[in-house]
Amino acid sequence: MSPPVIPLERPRRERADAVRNRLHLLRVARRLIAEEGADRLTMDGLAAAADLGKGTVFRRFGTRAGIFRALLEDSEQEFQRAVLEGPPPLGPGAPPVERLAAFGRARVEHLAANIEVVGQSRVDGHGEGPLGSFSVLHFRVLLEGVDLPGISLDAVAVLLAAAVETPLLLTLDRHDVESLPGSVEDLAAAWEALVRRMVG
Amino acid sequence: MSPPVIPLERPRRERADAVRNRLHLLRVARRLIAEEGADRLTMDGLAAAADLGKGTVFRRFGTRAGIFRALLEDSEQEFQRAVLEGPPPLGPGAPPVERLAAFGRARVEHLAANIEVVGQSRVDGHGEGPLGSFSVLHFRVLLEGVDLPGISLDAVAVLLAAAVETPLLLTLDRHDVESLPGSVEDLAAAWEALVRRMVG
DNA sequence: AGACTAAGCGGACTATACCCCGTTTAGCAA
DNA sequence: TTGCTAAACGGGGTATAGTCCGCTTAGTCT
Repeated sequence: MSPPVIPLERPRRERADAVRNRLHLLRVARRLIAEEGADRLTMDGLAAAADLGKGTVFRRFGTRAGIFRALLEDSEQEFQRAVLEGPPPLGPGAPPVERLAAFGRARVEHLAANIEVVGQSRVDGHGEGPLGSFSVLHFRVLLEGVDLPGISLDAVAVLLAAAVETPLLLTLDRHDVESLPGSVEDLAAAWEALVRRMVG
Repeated sequence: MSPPVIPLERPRRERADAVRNRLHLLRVARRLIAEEGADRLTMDGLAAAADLGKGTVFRRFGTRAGIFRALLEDSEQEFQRAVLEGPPPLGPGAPPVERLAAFGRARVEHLAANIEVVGQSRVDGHGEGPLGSFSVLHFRVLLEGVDLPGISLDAVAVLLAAAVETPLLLTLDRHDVESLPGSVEDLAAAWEALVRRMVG
């Protein structure tokens, strides 16, 4: 039998040493952040602390913000799973309005829990890359089930995503980290109220 | 008569050469941005093109983003004047809901008109410094005249400001500058509809 | 006008993100 | 085991934001 014409494109899984280094770097990064604060993390410093070359660090994460995105990945996936297949009202099953309301609170709390890393993860590009686009997508889908005649659902989805993803960072500039808890609760409540008025 | 106890603190106006240089730098910056794009503007490049030392550039603007903020200042003041003392519904005189609606459209259009510079003006700190805090303040004031029982007006103001200030930058990551006009109109319409449903 | 001083200025210096490319090595096949 | 190749690695190199500090000068006071 002849070999397959298309060689099956085996993605040739991540090399063992690469995996090891990636995990090691993330572990060291977490430690450095805990010790010094996220804004103090430098690429040179991370490489040195991990006993690896700077080139390796960049190969792994591409950019400084990439490190923070990688650090968020775990909790982000957990969050997305809760939204996509967790129990209602955050997960599927509840009516759209309820899911919108629940999503806002959950998202704000989730962002607040990682606020330092979240901030650094969006420093290079102005926007936020992958982060937040999940919110847009999710809103877009939920809005299908809501009656908003004559309005672009895409536009509404972006608007809502911006309202959920950025206020925490805006308030951080103004106040400090200590005052976050109050802000989180207020924001969550405001979001919920507005969504209900808006859609209800 | 004895001299005043407090020497009247004359702010000792900006020196003539400083004024000259500031205007010159802004003029050169505008030219460079037009020629090369805002993201290509470097401090060294600006200093060289203006035939001034780098130190001078930094003394004038403090940070790279400061240059872009200075470039926005004119149009920003004009915008704020239109809101604070222009004709209704953007200016005072109209009912709060109308002013909210008008503000959103005006703000989005204003941001779109300067989108490249706006983007660069918020690159250093994560938030946006002074930009946008005007929106928060304005919303805060307008909301006094709206019935939203049991919700923190501060939180709502921040939420709305985020919804107005950031979507354009989010969509910029996703699409390109060409598609802005459509986004602007959609966003403005979405904003208006949502505000009316929210408050009405 | 002449002197005094605060403000402005310039450019060398530092810190740090990100690039390049020659060298090493993991993973596979004969 | 041995050889082969693509991937990973290292660390010196570059670009650019931002700092420092000694020199110069505008504006003011007498």
